[in-house]
Amino acid sequence: MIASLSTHPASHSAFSSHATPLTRVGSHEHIFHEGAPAEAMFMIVNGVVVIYRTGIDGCRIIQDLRFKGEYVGVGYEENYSFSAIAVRPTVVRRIARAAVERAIDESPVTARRLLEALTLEQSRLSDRLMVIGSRTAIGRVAACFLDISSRSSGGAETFMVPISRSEMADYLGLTIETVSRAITRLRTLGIIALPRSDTVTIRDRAALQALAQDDGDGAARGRFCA
Amino acid sequence: MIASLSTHPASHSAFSSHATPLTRVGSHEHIFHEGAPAEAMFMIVNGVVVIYRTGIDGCRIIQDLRFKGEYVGVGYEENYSFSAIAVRPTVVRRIARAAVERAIDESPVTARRLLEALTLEQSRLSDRLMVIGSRTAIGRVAACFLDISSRSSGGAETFMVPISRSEMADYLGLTIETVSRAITRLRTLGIIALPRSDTVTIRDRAALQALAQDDGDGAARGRFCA
DNA sequence: CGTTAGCTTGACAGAAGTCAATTACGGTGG
DNA sequence: CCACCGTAATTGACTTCTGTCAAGCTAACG
Repeated sequence: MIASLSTHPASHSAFSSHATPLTRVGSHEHIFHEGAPAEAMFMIVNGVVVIYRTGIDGCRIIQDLRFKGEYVGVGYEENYSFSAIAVRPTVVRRIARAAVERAIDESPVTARRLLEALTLEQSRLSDRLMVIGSRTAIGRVAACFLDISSRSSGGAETFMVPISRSEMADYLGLTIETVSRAITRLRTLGIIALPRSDTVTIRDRAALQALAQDDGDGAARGRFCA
Repeated sequence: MIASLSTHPASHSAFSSHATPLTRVGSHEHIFHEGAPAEAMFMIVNGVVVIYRTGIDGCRIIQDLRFKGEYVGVGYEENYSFSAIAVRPTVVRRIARAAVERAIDESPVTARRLLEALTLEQSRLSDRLMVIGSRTAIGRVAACFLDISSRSSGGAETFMVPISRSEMADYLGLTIETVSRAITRLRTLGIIALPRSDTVTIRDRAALQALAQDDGDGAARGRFCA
């Protein structure tokens, strides 16, 4: 299962290791650009990558964050439909498109793994659609912190936020100011603490989850809900 | 290419026709439910299908609409991660999971088609993320009408809207009232006309596109944009 | 002809964007 | 080591948008 691929970096066994060179990517250096020929997919050995698209008007929306052990660019298309950029010093394993094609021809196992990986990505996108479509600012920020905590540090209570406020805004469909205010509110409510502006400590995980899922009071916008 | 699959219903050649029975689905009858074993995928021969998820709190978000010639349930997972419901009398061709598995084993062509189909779906989801994350109500409604026009009637200026206001609301992350007001505004601006409440005529496609893409003025929320 | 469900409209309140000013922080150079 | 600068983050005042509640309208159907 490729689901395990995303959590167990070691299991990229389908590709011979010497054919998948490691590449070092500096902070805020692109791995690939939207529209460029999709010549490879990548596995993150270390670091954090942001996947984003740019609208006609220059809008930017961050589709997803990717952490150690996760894949980037798994799609099956001529050209990348999004850009990928490292947001801190990152090492990726490059898996050439040609190698993927070969592996698909050789064995249906690879194809199934890729299908599973894509399905997983789709389900993550769909989660984000729910968060952005139905939660208020504070709920979106709560969901974001929970996500980062579980994906980047295995659910640790204190973790580093690898993206700036501006990137959080693009990720959550909010403005910088609204993100900042939501964070302040979480802090004054005692739900989180901020040892540094890029480090969060969860003090009340239940409350954070309630906000992210709208069990509680003010985290959802009434639309959608029964 | 499965991209062509979605526009040319005939090219489901990978599956023998007698193994893919036609099924009639009544309006507001489910094709499958979220969480149920994913035993088949479906191709829409005729009609319209809505794909949606239900949140813990009973929230509903409509992930996508699917029209004639498009696929439903292409994912690769044990259980469906969303529900599919016909929103008008619909005929689907059922392709059993077992048949898909067999086809994958027999030929990498099927796997590639599925990968392309999933990638296409992902790209559509990503479009919706941009619309919901960065457009105001009127922009979302504009984008929705353009989408329905092109997908359900090949870009015709007059077309039927197959979903209720309430479903539009769930689709766009808005309330019924806001959807209604946005439609009224589009009408009073002379951009669309409504011969009936479920039928739209585009009178100024350029303006509609401007609103949907935010070339213009008020369609985008400032967030995201440079 | 009345009933009902869906749609529209209005008045209001709350949430989030905008503009602007201030503060905190990190890096540079003296 | 410290002062200075520029960027990022926060905070405040205000406006706009959208959700909420409530009432009225329309149209299909019995």
